[in-house]
Amino acid sequence: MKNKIITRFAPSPTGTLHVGAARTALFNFLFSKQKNGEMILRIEDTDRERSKKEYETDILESLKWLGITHPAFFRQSERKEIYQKHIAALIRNGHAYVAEDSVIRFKNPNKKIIFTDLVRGDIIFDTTELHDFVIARNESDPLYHLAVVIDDYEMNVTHIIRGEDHVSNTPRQILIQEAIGAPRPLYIHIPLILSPDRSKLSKRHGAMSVLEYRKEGYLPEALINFMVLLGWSPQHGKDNNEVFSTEELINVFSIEGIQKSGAVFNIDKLKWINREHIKRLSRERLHDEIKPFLPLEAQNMSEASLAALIAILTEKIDVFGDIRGLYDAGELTYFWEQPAYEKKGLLWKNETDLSVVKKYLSELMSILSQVGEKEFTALRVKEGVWEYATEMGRGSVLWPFRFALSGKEKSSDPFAIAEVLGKEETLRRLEHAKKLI
RNA sequence: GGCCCCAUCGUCUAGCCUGGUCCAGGACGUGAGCUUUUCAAGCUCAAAACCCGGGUUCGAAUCCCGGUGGGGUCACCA
Repeated sequence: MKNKIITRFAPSPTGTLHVGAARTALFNFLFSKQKNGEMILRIEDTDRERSKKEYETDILESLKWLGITHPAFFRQSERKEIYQKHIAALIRNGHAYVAEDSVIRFKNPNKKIIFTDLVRGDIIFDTTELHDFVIARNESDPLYHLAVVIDDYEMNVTHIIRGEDHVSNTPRQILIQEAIGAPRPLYIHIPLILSPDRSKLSKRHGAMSVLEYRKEGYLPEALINFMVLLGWSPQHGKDNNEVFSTEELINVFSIEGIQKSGAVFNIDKLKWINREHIKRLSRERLHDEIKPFLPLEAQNMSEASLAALIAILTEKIDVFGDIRGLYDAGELTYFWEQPAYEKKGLLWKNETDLSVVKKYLSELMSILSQVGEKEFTALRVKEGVWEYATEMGRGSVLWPFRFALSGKEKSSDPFAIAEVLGKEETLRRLEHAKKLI
Protein backbone atom coordinates (compact mmCIF):
# COMPACT_ATOMS: atom_id res chain seq x y z
CA MET A 1 0.00 0.00 0.00
CA LYS A 2 2.84 2.32 0.88
CA ASN A 3 4.29 1.93 -2.58
CA LYS A 4 1.09 2.47 -4.48
CA ILE A 5 1.67 4.45 -7.60
CA ILE A 6 -0.46 7.55 -7.92
CA THR A 7 -0.56 9.76 -10.98
CA ARG A 8 -2.74 12.70 -11.72
CA PHE A 9 -4.26 14.54 -14.62
CA ALA A 10 -4.71 18.18 -13.73
CA PRO A 11 -6.41 20.20 -16.44
CA SER A 12 -7.63 23.73 -15.97
CA PRO A 13 -11.19 24.25 -17.21
CA THR A 14 -10.37 27.18 -19.45
CA GLY A 15 -11.15 25.47 -22.72
CA THR A 16 -12.34 22.21 -24.17
CA LEU A 17 -10.15 19.13 -23.88
CA HIS A 18 -7.81 18.97 -26.85
CA VAL A 19 -5.69 16.09 -28.08
CA GLY A 20 -2.55 17.37 -26.38
CA ALA A 21 -4.10 17.35 -22.94
CA ALA A 22 -6.04 14.18 -23.66
CA ARG A 23 -2.79 12.45 -24.50
CA THR A 24 -1.31 13.56 -21.18
CA ALA A 25 -4.34 12.10 -19.43
CA LEU A 26 -3.88 8.91 -21.42
CA PHE A 27 -0.25 8.45 -20.41
CA ASN A 28 -1.14 9.00 -16.77
CA PHE A 29 -4.01 6.57 -17.09
CA LEU A 30 -2.06 3.83 -18.84
CA PHE A 31 0.86 4.03 -16.46
CA SER A 32 -1.23 3.98 -13.31
CA LYS A 33 -3.41 1.16 -14.59
CA GLN A 34 -0.44 -0.94 -15.54
CA LYS A 35 1.14 -0.47 -12.14
CA ASN A 36 -2.07 -1.21 -10.32
CA GLY A 37 -2.08 2.32 -9.04
CA GLU A 38 -4.57 5.05 -9.62
CA MET A 39 -4.97 8.28 -11.49
CA ILE A 40 -6.44 11.29 -9.79
CA LEU A 41 -8.40 13.82 -11.79
CA ARG A 42 -7.89 17.30 -10.42
CA ILE A 43 -9.61 20.32 -11.89
CA GLU A 44 -7.25 23.26 -11.53
CA ASP A 45 -9.70 26.09 -11.29
CA THR A 46 -7.85 28.55 -9.10
CA ASP A 47 -8.28 31.17 -11.80
CA ARG A 48 -11.90 32.05 -11.17
CA GLU A 49 -11.94 34.47 -14.05
CA ARG A 50 -11.13 32.02 -16.79
CA SER A 51 -12.47 28.79 -15.37
CA LYS A 52 -15.85 27.75 -16.71
CA LYS A 53 -18.17 25.01 -15.58
CA GLU A 54 -19.00 24.12 -19.18
CA TYR A 55 -15.34 23.35 -19.85
CA GLU A 56 -15.18 21.12 -16.82
CA THR A 57 -18.19 19.29 -18.20
CA ASP A 58 -16.47 18.98 -21.57
CA ILE A 59 -13.36 17.54 -19.95
CA LEU A 60 -15.34 15.01 -17.95
CA GLU A 61 -17.41 14.00 -20.95
CA SER A 62 -14.30 13.62 -23.10
CA LEU A 63 -12.51 11.40 -20.62
CA LYS A 64 -15.60 9.31 -20.18
CA TRP A 65 -15.96 8.79 -23.91
CA LEU A 66 -12.31 7.82 -24.21
CA GLY A 67 -12.67 5.37 -21.36
CA ILE A 68 -10.07 7.12 -19.24
CA THR A 69 -11.33 6.47 -15.76
CA HIS A 70 -10.26 8.12 -12.53
CA PRO A 71 -11.12 6.82 -9.10
CA ALA A 72 -10.59 10.15 -7.40
CA PHE A 73 -11.81 13.61 -8.31
CA PHE A 74 -10.98 17.03 -6.86
CA ARG A 75 -11.50 20.69 -7.58
CA GLN A 76 -8.93 23.14 -6.35
CA SER A 77 -11.64 25.70 -5.79
CA GLU A 78 -12.96 23.47 -3.02
CA ARG A 79 -9.68 23.15 -1.17
CA LYS A 80 -9.17 26.64 0.10
CA GLU A 81 -8.63 25.72 3.77
CA ILE A 82 -5.82 23.37 2.87
CA TYR A 83 -4.03 26.06 0.94
CA GLN A 84 -4.63 28.61 3.70
CA LYS A 85 -2.99 26.30 6.18
CA HIS A 86 0.10 25.89 4.04
CA ILE A 87 0.37 29.54 3.15
CA ALA A 88 0.24 30.45 6.81
CA ALA A 89 2.93 27.89 7.62
CA LEU A 90 5.12 29.08 4.80
CA ILE A 91 4.95 32.65 6.11
CA ARG A 92 5.44 31.54 9.69
CA ASN A 93 8.57 29.59 8.76
CA GLY A 94 9.99 32.43 6.74
CA HIS A 95 9.70 30.65 3.41
CA ALA A 96 7.27 33.24 2.16
CA TYR A 97 6.33 36.80 2.93
CA VAL A 98 3.74 39.40 2.10
CA ALA A 99 5.28 41.83 -0.34
CA GLU A 100 4.46 45.50 -0.41
CA ASP A 101 2.25 44.97 -3.44
CA SER A 102 0.25 42.85 -0.99
CA VAL A 103 0.77 39.56 -2.73
CA ILE A 104 2.61 36.61 -1.22
CA ARG A 105 6.05 35.90 -2.54
CA PHE A 106 8.24 32.87 -2.07
CA LYS A 107 11.55 33.51 -0.34
CA ASN A 108 13.88 32.11 -2.95
CA PRO A 109 16.92 30.36 -1.41
CA ASN A 110 18.65 30.98 -4.75
CA LYS A 111 20.20 27.62 -5.31
CA LYS A 112 20.82 25.19 -8.09
CA ILE A 113 18.18 22.52 -8.42
CA ILE A 114 19.04 19.25 -10.07
CA PHE A 115 16.24 16.86 -10.73
CA THR A 116 15.80 13.68 -12.69
CA ASP A 117 13.35 13.41 -15.48
CA LEU A 118 12.63 9.80 -16.33
CA VAL A 119 12.72 10.45 -20.06
CA ARG A 120 15.37 13.17 -20.25
CA GLY A 121 17.75 12.34 -17.48
CA ASP A 122 19.21 14.89 -15.07
CA ILE A 123 18.29 18.50 -15.56
CA ILE A 124 20.11 21.26 -13.74
CA PHE A 125 18.66 24.70 -13.26
CA ASP A 126 19.78 27.78 -11.37
CA THR A 127 16.72 29.15 -9.59
CA THR A 128 18.34 32.49 -8.85
CA GLU A 129 16.86 33.89 -12.03
CA LEU A 130 13.39 33.18 -10.65
CA HIS A 131 13.77 35.75 -7.87
CA ASP A 132 11.14 35.84 -5.16
CA PHE A 133 8.25 34.70 -7.30
CA VAL A 134 4.60 35.18 -6.41
CA ILE A 135 2.90 32.09 -5.05
CA ALA A 136 -0.44 33.46 -3.87
CA ARG A 137 -2.73 36.41 -4.42
CA ASN A 138 -3.37 36.60 -0.69
CA GLU A 139 -3.46 34.37 2.43
CA SER A 140 -6.07 32.05 1.00
CA ASP A 141 -5.76 32.37 -2.74
CA PRO A 142 -2.87 30.28 -4.13
CA LEU A 143 -1.48 30.56 -7.63
CA TYR A 144 -0.80 27.60 -9.87
CA HIS A 145 2.65 26.56 -8.64
CA LEU A 146 1.70 26.57 -4.99
CA ALA A 147 -1.61 24.79 -5.47
CA VAL A 148 0.00 22.12 -7.60
CA VAL A 149 2.73 21.36 -5.10
CA ILE A 150 0.37 21.30 -2.14
CA ASP A 151 -2.10 19.06 -3.92
CA ASP A 152 0.44 16.63 -5.26
CA TYR A 153 1.76 16.37 -1.73
CA GLU A 154 -1.60 16.01 -0.01
CA MET A 155 -2.77 13.51 -2.60
CA ASN A 156 0.40 11.44 -2.35
CA VAL A 157 1.16 11.71 -6.03
CA THR A 158 4.20 9.60 -6.84
CA HIS A 159 4.63 10.21 -10.58
CA ILE A 160 4.04 13.48 -12.36
CA ILE A 161 3.45 12.85 -16.03
CA ARG A 162 2.86 16.08 -17.90
CA GLY A 163 3.76 17.99 -21.04
CA GLU A 164 7.29 19.10 -21.80
CA ASP A 165 6.21 22.72 -21.45
CA HIS A 166 6.34 22.11 -17.71
CA VAL A 167 10.01 21.23 -17.39
CA SER A 168 10.94 24.84 -16.75
CA ASN A 169 8.23 25.00 -14.09
CA THR A 170 9.68 22.07 -12.24
CA PRO A 171 12.56 23.79 -10.42
CA ARG A 172 10.34 26.35 -8.73
CA GLN A 173 7.86 23.67 -7.77
CA ILE A 174 10.68 21.69 -6.22
CA LEU A 175 11.68 24.78 -4.26
CA ILE A 176 8.17 25.02 -2.84
CA GLN A 177 8.14 21.29 -2.14
CA GLU A 178 11.27 21.58 -0.07
CA ALA A 179 9.83 24.52 1.82
CA ILE A 180 6.68 22.69 2.84
CA GLY A 181 8.58 19.48 3.52
CA ALA A 182 7.05 17.44 0.76
CA PRO A 183 8.84 14.48 -0.80
CA ARG A 184 9.88 14.86 -4.39
CA PRO A 185 7.80 12.84 -6.84
CA LEU A 186 9.23 11.32 -10.02
CA TYR A 187 9.00 13.48 -13.10
CA ILE A 188 8.11 12.32 -16.57
CA HIS A 189 7.83 15.08 -19.13
CA ILE A 190 6.35 13.95 -22.39
CA PRO A 191 7.07 15.62 -25.75
CA LEU A 192 4.63 18.11 -27.19
CA ILE A 193 2.30 17.50 -30.09
CA LEU A 194 3.20 19.74 -33.02
CA SER A 195 1.27 20.99 -36.02
CA PRO A 196 2.52 20.10 -39.53
CA ASP A 197 4.65 23.25 -39.62
CA ARG A 198 6.29 22.13 -36.37
CA SER A 199 4.82 24.91 -34.29
CA LYS A 200 2.76 24.23 -31.24
CA LEU A 201 -0.48 22.57 -32.23
CA SER A 202 -3.28 25.07 -32.49
CA LYS A 203 -6.92 25.03 -33.46
CA ARG A 204 -6.34 26.28 -36.96
CA HIS A 205 -4.11 23.29 -37.53
CA GLY A 206 -6.76 20.85 -36.52
CA ALA A 207 -6.18 20.57 -32.80
CA MET A 208 -9.72 19.58 -32.37
CA SER A 209 -11.37 18.93 -29.11
CA VAL A 210 -11.82 15.31 -28.20
CA LEU A 211 -15.56 15.66 -28.50
CA GLU A 212 -15.22 16.94 -32.05
CA TYR A 213 -13.57 13.69 -33.00
CA ARG A 214 -16.52 11.92 -31.54
CA LYS A 215 -18.82 14.09 -33.62
CA GLU A 216 -16.85 13.27 -36.75
CA GLY A 217 -17.30 9.60 -36.10
CA TYR A 218 -13.94 8.46 -34.83
CA LEU A 219 -13.82 5.50 -32.50
CA PRO A 220 -12.53 6.34 -29.02
CA GLU A 221 -10.10 3.41 -29.02
CA ALA A 222 -8.71 4.64 -32.36
CA LEU A 223 -8.10 8.13 -31.01
CA ILE A 224 -6.39 6.58 -28.01
CA ASN A 225 -4.29 4.31 -30.18
CA PHE A 226 -3.28 7.27 -32.31
CA MET A 227 -2.49 9.54 -29.40
CA VAL A 228 -0.31 7.00 -27.65
CA LEU A 229 1.80 6.62 -30.78
CA LEU A 230 2.53 10.34 -30.71
CA GLY A 231 5.61 10.40 -28.55
CA TRP A 232 5.67 6.78 -27.55
CA SER A 233 6.46 3.54 -29.33
CA PRO A 234 6.18 -0.06 -28.23
CA GLN A 235 9.35 -1.99 -27.42
CA HIS A 236 8.53 -4.39 -30.14
CA GLY A 237 10.91 -7.08 -31.04
CA LYS A 238 8.79 -9.90 -32.26
CA ASP A 239 6.37 -7.89 -34.35
CA ASN A 240 5.79 -4.39 -35.61
CA ASN A 241 2.18 -4.12 -34.62
CA GLU A 242 0.88 -0.61 -34.15
CA VAL A 243 -2.78 -1.31 -33.67
CA PHE A 244 -3.68 -1.76 -30.03
CA SER A 245 -6.81 -1.92 -27.99
CA THR A 246 -6.75 0.19 -24.85
CA GLU A 247 -6.53 -3.00 -22.81
CA GLU A 248 -3.41 -4.07 -24.70
CA LEU A 249 -1.94 -0.62 -24.28
CA ILE A 250 -2.20 -0.92 -20.52
CA ASN A 251 0.00 -3.99 -20.78
CA VAL A 252 2.60 -2.80 -23.25
CA PHE A 253 2.97 0.82 -22.20
CA SER A 254 6.35 1.78 -20.81
CA ILE A 255 8.19 4.92 -19.75
CA GLU A 256 11.21 3.69 -21.69
CA GLY A 257 9.29 3.95 -24.92
CA ILE A 258 8.58 7.63 -24.50
CA GLN A 259 10.13 9.90 -27.09
CA LYS A 260 12.19 12.99 -26.32
CA SER A 261 11.27 15.17 -29.27
CA GLY A 262 7.96 16.63 -30.33
CA ALA A 263 5.64 14.72 -32.62
CA VAL A 264 3.73 16.16 -35.54
CA PHE A 265 0.05 15.44 -35.58
CA ASN A 266 -0.73 13.40 -38.69
CA ILE A 267 -4.42 13.17 -39.50
CA ASP A 268 -3.87 10.56 -42.22
CA LYS A 269 -2.43 8.14 -39.74
CA LEU A 270 -5.32 8.76 -37.37
CA LYS A 271 -7.74 7.89 -40.17
CA TRP A 272 -5.86 4.73 -41.00
CA ILE A 273 -5.85 3.66 -37.38
CA ASN A 274 -9.53 4.39 -37.17
CA ARG A 275 -10.17 2.13 -40.16
CA GLU A 276 -8.17 -0.62 -38.53
CA HIS A 277 -10.28 -0.34 -35.42
CA ILE A 278 -13.49 -0.30 -37.42
CA LYS A 279 -12.42 -3.59 -38.99
CA ARG A 280 -11.94 -5.08 -35.58
CA LEU A 281 -15.36 -4.10 -34.29
CA SER A 282 -17.89 -6.78 -33.48
CA ARG A 283 -21.00 -6.68 -35.63
CA GLU A 284 -23.11 -5.43 -32.74
CA ARG A 285 -20.72 -2.67 -31.76
CA LEU A 286 -20.28 -1.62 -35.40
CA HIS A 287 -24.01 -1.28 -35.83
CA ASP A 288 -24.40 0.67 -32.62
CA GLU A 289 -21.61 3.07 -33.50
CA ILE A 290 -22.54 3.60 -37.13
CA LYS A 291 -26.29 4.06 -36.79
CA PRO A 292 -26.21 7.71 -35.66
CA PHE A 293 -24.33 8.52 -38.86
CA LEU A 294 -26.67 6.74 -41.26
CA PRO A 295 -28.96 8.83 -43.45
CA LEU A 296 -32.65 8.96 -42.72
CA GLU A 297 -33.52 6.69 -45.60
CA ALA A 298 -31.59 3.87 -44.03
CA GLN A 299 -33.96 3.81 -41.11
CA ASN A 300 -36.73 2.40 -43.24
CA MET A 301 -34.66 -0.51 -44.43
CA SER A 302 -35.15 -4.07 -43.36
CA GLU A 303 -32.69 -5.50 -40.90
CA ALA A 304 -31.02 -7.57 -43.62
CA SER A 305 -30.73 -4.70 -46.09
CA LEU A 306 -29.34 -2.42 -43.47
CA ALA A 307 -26.69 -4.94 -42.47
CA ALA A 308 -25.68 -5.30 -46.11
CA LEU A 309 -25.53 -1.54 -46.54
CA ILE A 310 -23.37 -1.15 -43.46
CA ALA A 311 -20.99 -3.76 -44.81
CA ILE A 312 -20.60 -1.78 -48.03
CA LEU A 313 -20.22 1.51 -46.22
CA THR A 314 -17.57 0.34 -43.81
CA GLU A 315 -15.17 -0.49 -46.57
CA LYS A 316 -15.58 2.91 -48.19
CA ILE A 317 -14.93 5.12 -45.18
CA ASP A 318 -12.21 6.04 -42.73
CA VAL A 319 -14.56 7.63 -40.25
CA PHE A 320 -18.29 7.24 -39.79
CA GLY A 321 -18.71 10.92 -40.56
CA ASP A 322 -17.54 10.22 -44.12
CA ILE A 323 -20.95 8.70 -44.77
CA ARG A 324 -22.36 12.20 -44.79
CA GLY A 325 -20.05 13.17 -47.64
CA LEU A 326 -20.97 10.08 -49.62
CA TYR A 327 -24.62 10.86 -49.12
CA ASP A 328 -24.29 14.51 -50.10
CA ALA A 329 -22.38 13.52 -53.22
CA GLY A 330 -25.29 11.30 -54.22
CA GLU A 331 -23.23 8.16 -53.92
CA LEU A 332 -25.84 6.37 -51.89
CA THR A 333 -29.08 7.43 -53.51
CA TYR A 334 -29.46 4.30 -55.60
CA PHE A 335 -29.77 2.21 -52.48
CA TRP A 336 -33.26 3.56 -51.93
CA GLU A 337 -34.27 5.04 -55.24
CA GLN A 338 -34.60 3.67 -58.74
CA PRO A 339 -31.78 5.51 -60.50
CA ALA A 340 -32.44 7.44 -63.67
CA TYR A 341 -29.98 6.75 -66.50
CA GLU A 342 -29.66 6.51 -70.25
CA LYS A 343 -29.91 3.05 -71.72
CA LYS A 344 -26.56 3.22 -73.47
CA GLY A 345 -24.98 3.23 -70.07
CA LEU A 346 -25.89 -0.45 -69.87
CA LEU A 347 -23.31 -1.20 -72.56
CA TRP A 348 -19.99 -2.45 -71.35
CA LYS A 349 -16.82 -0.93 -72.80
CA ASN A 350 -17.06 -0.89 -76.62
CA GLU A 351 -20.07 -3.12 -76.96
CA THR A 352 -22.90 -1.70 -79.06
CA ASP A 353 -25.70 -4.23 -79.22
CA LEU A 354 -28.40 -3.48 -76.69
CA SER A 355 -30.52 -6.41 -77.76
CA VAL A 356 -27.82 -8.73 -76.45
CA VAL A 357 -27.85 -6.85 -73.17
CA LYS A 358 -31.57 -7.38 -72.99
CA LYS A 359 -30.98 -11.11 -73.35
CA TYR A 360 -28.46 -11.04 -70.50
CA LEU A 361 -30.90 -9.19 -68.29
CA SER A 362 -33.62 -11.71 -68.98
CA GLU A 363 -31.34 -14.57 -68.14
CA LEU A 364 -30.18 -12.80 -64.98
CA MET A 365 -33.79 -12.38 -63.94
CA SER A 366 -34.61 -15.99 -64.47
CA ILE A 367 -31.55 -17.08 -62.51
CA LEU A 368 -32.23 -14.72 -59.63
CA SER A 369 -35.92 -15.52 -59.43
CA GLN A 370 -34.83 -18.98 -58.37
CA VAL A 371 -32.88 -17.71 -55.39
CA GLY A 372 -35.00 -17.68 -52.27
CA GLU A 373 -35.92 -14.33 -50.85
CA LYS A 374 -34.25 -15.10 -47.56
CA GLU A 375 -31.08 -16.43 -49.16
CA PHE A 376 -30.74 -13.37 -51.32
CA THR A 377 -27.25 -12.52 -50.14
CA ALA A 378 -24.32 -11.16 -52.08
CA LEU A 379 -22.68 -14.55 -51.85
CA ARG A 380 -25.69 -16.48 -53.13
CA VAL A 381 -26.38 -14.02 -55.89
CA LYS A 382 -22.80 -14.27 -57.02
CA GLU A 383 -22.88 -18.05 -56.92
CA GLY A 384 -26.05 -18.10 -58.97
CA VAL A 385 -24.85 -15.69 -61.60
CA TRP A 386 -21.17 -16.51 -61.83
CA GLU A 387 -21.28 -19.45 -64.17
CA TYR A 388 -23.48 -17.72 -66.68
CA ALA A 389 -21.45 -14.52 -66.51
CA THR A 390 -18.22 -16.40 -67.04
CA GLU A 391 -19.69 -18.19 -70.00
CA MET A 392 -20.93 -15.03 -71.71
CA GLY A 393 -18.07 -12.83 -70.64
CA ARG A 394 -18.11 -11.41 -67.13
CA GLY A 395 -17.89 -7.78 -68.13
CA SER A 396 -20.63 -8.15 -70.69
CA VAL A 397 -23.07 -9.53 -68.14
CA LEU A 398 -21.92 -8.03 -64.88
CA TRP A 399 -21.58 -4.46 -66.11
CA PRO A 400 -25.22 -4.14 -67.20
CA PHE A 401 -26.26 -6.01 -64.08
CA ARG A 402 -24.49 -3.49 -61.90
CA PHE A 403 -25.52 -0.54 -64.00
CA ALA A 404 -29.16 -1.55 -63.93
CA LEU A 405 -29.02 -1.55 -60.14
CA SER A 406 -26.96 1.58 -59.55
CA GLY A 407 -27.22 3.67 -62.70
CA LYS A 408 -23.60 4.63 -62.07
CA GLU A 409 -20.28 4.21 -63.83
CA LYS A 410 -18.70 3.59 -60.46
CA SER A 411 -20.31 1.80 -57.57
CA SER A 412 -20.06 -1.26 -55.40
CA ASP A 413 -20.35 -4.61 -57.14
CA PRO A 414 -23.79 -5.82 -58.22
CA PHE A 415 -23.89 -8.68 -55.72
CA ALA A 416 -23.49 -6.43 -52.72
CA ILE A 417 -26.01 -3.95 -54.08
CA ALA A 418 -28.47 -6.73 -54.80
CA GLU A 419 -28.30 -7.86 -51.20
CA VAL A 420 -29.11 -4.36 -50.00
CA LEU A 421 -31.98 -3.99 -52.45
CA GLY A 422 -33.41 -7.41 -51.79
CA LYS A 423 -34.82 -9.85 -54.30
CA GLU A 424 -37.95 -7.96 -55.23
CA GLU A 425 -36.29 -4.61 -55.89
CA THR A 426 -33.37 -6.20 -57.70
CA LEU A 427 -35.71 -7.94 -60.13
CA ARG A 428 -37.72 -4.78 -60.51
CA ARG A 429 -34.66 -2.81 -61.55
CA LEU A 430 -33.57 -5.45 -64.02
CA GLU A 431 -37.05 -5.35 -65.49
CA HIS A 432 -36.86 -1.56 -65.63
CA ALA A 433 -33.62 -1.79 -67.58
CA LYS A 434 -35.17 -4.25 -70.02
CA LYS A 435 -38.11 -1.98 -70.64
CA LEU A 436 -35.78 0.93 -71.22
CA ILE A 437 -34.12 -0.97 -74.01
C1' G B 1 17.50 37.70 -25.88
C1' G B 2 18.49 34.51 -20.93
C1' C B 3 17.60 29.63 -19.30
C1' C B 4 15.99 24.51 -20.39
C1' C B 5 15.07 20.56 -23.88
C1' C B 6 15.55 18.19 -28.57
C1' A B 7 17.69 16.56 -33.66
C1' U B 8 17.01 9.03 -38.24
C1' C B 9 12.66 8.71 -44.77
C1' G B 10 7.40 14.23 -46.08
C1' U B 11 5.16 12.29 -41.10
C1' C B 12 5.17 8.67 -36.67
C1' U B 13 9.26 5.75 -35.36
C1' A B 14 13.19 1.07 -34.59
C1' G B 15 18.36 1.12 -33.93
C1' C B 16 21.94 4.84 -30.08
C1' C B 17 22.87 3.20 -23.37
C1' U B 18 26.36 -2.14 -24.20
C1' G B 19 30.48 1.19 -31.63
C1' G B 20 31.03 -3.57 -36.42
C1' U B 21 25.47 -8.16 -37.89
C1' C B 22 22.62 -0.83 -40.62
C1' C B 23 25.05 0.57 -48.31
C1' A B 24 19.75 1.93 -41.59
C1' G B 25 14.17 -1.79 -40.23
C1' G B 26 8.63 -0.98 -39.62
C1' A B 27 4.11 2.11 -40.20
C1' C B 28 1.18 6.31 -42.51
C1' G B 29 1.15 8.87 -46.93
C1' U B 30 2.91 8.75 -52.19
C1' G B 31 3.96 5.95 -57.00
C1' A B 32 3.60 1.38 -59.82
C1' G B 33 1.77 -3.47 -60.53
C1' C B 34 -1.53 -7.59 -59.38
C1' U B 35 -6.63 -8.94 -58.55
C1' U B 36 -11.05 -7.37 -60.89
C1' U B 37 -17.52 -5.92 -64.38
C1' U B 38 -16.54 -0.29 -62.37
C1' C B 39 -15.29 2.01 -57.65
C1' A B 40 -13.49 0.88 -53.00
C1' A B 41 -10.96 -2.76 -50.38
C1' G B 42 -7.01 -6.32 -50.48
C1' C B 43 -2.09 -8.11 -51.96
C1' U B 44 3.01 -7.19 -53.99
C1' C B 45 6.85 -4.00 -55.23
C1' A B 46 9.26 0.87 -55.41
C1' A B 47 11.06 5.82 -54.26
C1' A B 48 12.22 8.15 -49.65
C1' A B 49 16.33 9.57 -43.78
C1' C B 50 21.21 9.02 -39.97
C1' C B 51 21.28 18.25 -39.61
C1' C B 52 26.54 20.13 -40.48
C1' G B 53 31.77 20.15 -39.02
C1' G B 54 35.64 18.30 -36.21
C1' G B 55 37.53 14.49 -32.86
C1' U B 56 38.12 9.34 -30.61
C1' U B 57 38.54 4.48 -33.03
C1' C B 58 40.86 -0.49 -37.37
C1' G B 59 35.56 0.89 -37.60
C1' A B 60 30.41 5.88 -35.58
C1' A B 61 23.51 6.67 -36.92
C1' U B 62 25.64 4.96 -32.34
C1' C B 63 30.88 7.94 -27.97
C1' C B 64 33.07 13.34 -27.26
C1' C B 65 33.33 18.64 -28.68
C1' G B 66 31.60 22.75 -31.57
C1' G B 67 28.14 24.81 -34.83
C1' U B 68 23.33 25.09 -36.99
C1' G B 69 18.27 24.24 -36.74
C1' G B 70 13.68 23.38 -34.09
C1' G B 71 10.74 23.53 -29.69
C1' G B 72 9.58 25.07 -24.68
C1' U B 73 9.75 28.76 -20.92
C1' C B 74 10.60 33.48 -18.79
C1' A B 75 2.44 36.47 -15.56
C1' C B 76 -0.99 38.51 -9.15
C1' C B 77 -2.59 32.10 -16.41
C1' A B 78 -2.44 27.20 -15.77
